[in-house]
Amino acid sequence: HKPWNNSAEESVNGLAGDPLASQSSSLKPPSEDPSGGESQPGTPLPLPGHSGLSIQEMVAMSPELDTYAITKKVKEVLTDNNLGQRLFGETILGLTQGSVSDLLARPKPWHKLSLKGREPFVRMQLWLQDPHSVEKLMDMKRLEKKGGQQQLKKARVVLGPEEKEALKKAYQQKPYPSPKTIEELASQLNLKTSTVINWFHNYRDFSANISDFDAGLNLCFYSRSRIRRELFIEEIQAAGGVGPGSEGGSPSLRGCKSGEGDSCDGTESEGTVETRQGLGIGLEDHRGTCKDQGMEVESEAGASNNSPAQLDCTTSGLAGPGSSCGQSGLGIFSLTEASSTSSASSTNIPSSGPARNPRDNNLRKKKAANLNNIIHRLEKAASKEDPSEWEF
DNA sequence: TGCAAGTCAATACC
DNA sequence: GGTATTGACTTGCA
Repeated sequence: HKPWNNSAEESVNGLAGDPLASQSSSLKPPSEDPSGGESQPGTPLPLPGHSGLSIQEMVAMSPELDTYAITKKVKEVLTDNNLGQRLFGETILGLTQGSVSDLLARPKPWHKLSLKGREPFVRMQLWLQDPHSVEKLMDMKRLEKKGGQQQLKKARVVLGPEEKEALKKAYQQKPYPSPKTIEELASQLNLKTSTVINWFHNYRDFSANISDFDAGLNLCFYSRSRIRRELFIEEIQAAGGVGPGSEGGSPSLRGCKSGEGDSCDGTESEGTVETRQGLGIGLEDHRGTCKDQGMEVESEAGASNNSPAQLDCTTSGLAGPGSSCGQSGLGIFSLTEASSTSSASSTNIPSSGPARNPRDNNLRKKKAANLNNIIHRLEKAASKEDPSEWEF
């Protein structure tokens, strides 16, 4: 029942040669929603007023979109109109609340998205272009009835800090553990092997060979794509662009601030490494520890705000009106309002989000120290092959 | 078959 | 009650 499965039946019109360019006529009224008025993830409303092209075709033909500008605008509209992510996700995108939250908070750059991954952004863009988008969602909200019975819930495994640390340590040593290693880990941590496997899948972003990278990076962790996305956003923020910082703090900081040591991704993809270099965040100067990508990068990134032009816009996907780099797609998906605020920097945070007050700074320092401590122990442990010798 | 990307959905958090 | 996080799962591809 994936949204993408039936979305091919949705049609669009007047897009030949200029995909997504036409202003949509309107979404169908809620009463015409095939789902019967109660949208579910997987049954997004039909695309507004286009016929002849499936959503996949539209996505394939779409020029590059400024995913960050789109999500920023969507967040604004939802907030301004008191519309929730769940309603928006289920009605417009065919996604669940959590997915919407993730997309809105950590949009990946267009060029890093697969066709499937681009689809929600195309839907968002079309929704933004619909002059009646808000009122229709409001109607949906009014019509929405409380759902039926709660399904039997499956217990969720919640890994403890020690387990996470041990897994990260194991990952650092062996991103692709053998079944035997997985079993050993599962046994030692008292977890199911499937949990360990899933954790590695989730944490792993790519099978990087650390020797392929700057030697200075090889003490840092690999990460899954969602962590890498956070770094991308932080880079935007650091570059002085319209970053998530403008709405209350970097998600990646959230990851590292949590003291869990997430987001410690030293083996970034080529693009991000370029970006970091472009930002003047000296990799060699911060080699070997995750602190440079957690707490401390923030201040350094902030210090780099003065040179946003150095940012590789093609890599970051930040290019747009007002940026120093051109972007092909924005002529069609113009969101100049959002992009024009690119002067926002990490120091320009609205009061709605976690402010960078002295108290926060102290907290950060405290957590940075804690993180360094963890790193120290991990580095120490890294020299020991036998997991039983790991010290946590 | 293994991996990466994308998403779901339980639950923590505010 | 809405949003963020994250373990689990699905899908598509090489």
